[in-house]
Amino acid sequence: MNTISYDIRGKIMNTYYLFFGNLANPLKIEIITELKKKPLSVLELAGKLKVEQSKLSHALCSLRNCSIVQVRQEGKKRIYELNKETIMPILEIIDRHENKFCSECKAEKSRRK
Amino acid sequence: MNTISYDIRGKIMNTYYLFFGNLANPLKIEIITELKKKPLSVLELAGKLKVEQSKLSHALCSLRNCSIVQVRQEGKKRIYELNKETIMPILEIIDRHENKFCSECKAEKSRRK
DNA sequence: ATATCATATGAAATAGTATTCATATGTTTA
DNA sequence: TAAACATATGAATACTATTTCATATGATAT
Repeated sequence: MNTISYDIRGKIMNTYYLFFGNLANPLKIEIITELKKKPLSVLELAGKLKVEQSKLSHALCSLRNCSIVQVRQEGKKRIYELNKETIMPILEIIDRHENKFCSECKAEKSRRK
Repeated sequence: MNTISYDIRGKIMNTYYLFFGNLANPLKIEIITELKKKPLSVLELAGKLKVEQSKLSHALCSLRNCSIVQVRQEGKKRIYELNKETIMPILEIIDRHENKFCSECKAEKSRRK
């Protein structure tokens, strides 16, 4: 069930790996942070994050493939919305983890800035 | 707070990114799966997963840096233990996510290039 | 139907991360 | 303290994922 397996082309199939792998990217974290506030179109996101449109499209595509975001058409825009049900509790767990287990790392961080 | 920042050497500092990035690796998923059952030494893990020792040491080192595992010395062995408090609920959320949102993706995945 | 706006896609270039291998460090036992 | 065992580390290489850029597709308004 949670073992590593491979598809016919040798690609890894494990859900956890695909899920974490999808989120292990700074731009995607920024997208999620933005979409936590409210749903946005691609160009609206591009404006807020100051990144190129096609870069966003690629990132949104993989987030969509994992159902981390969903999209709806609105005129000629495509509005991306965060699947909060999954993401929010995970981010909260990570916040608690950081506070509980990484307090020194955080001190380390602020001392360095 | 949850924005992307960089340390003095240009390394990204965001917690979520570091956390997900650390887990976005098949070997680390296998390590976690093994350590869910019980704590193990490096060589015990190497035996179970059939991977080389130094490969494991590298992987365990980064898991330790994120407090996803902790280690204790026992004779000449170092016993690695999973920090279940953080990981277990996250994996459960991902399981639910997969069941609820990715029933089609599973088919999709195998079709992917 | 065409022009325009909005987004997606493919492929090559690039950046980021893991693996490998040789070797170093640490711990116990004889 | 030397030998054996267990693990860690650094650096080069191999891999994989992202970025970029040119272009394609889809939607709407005229």
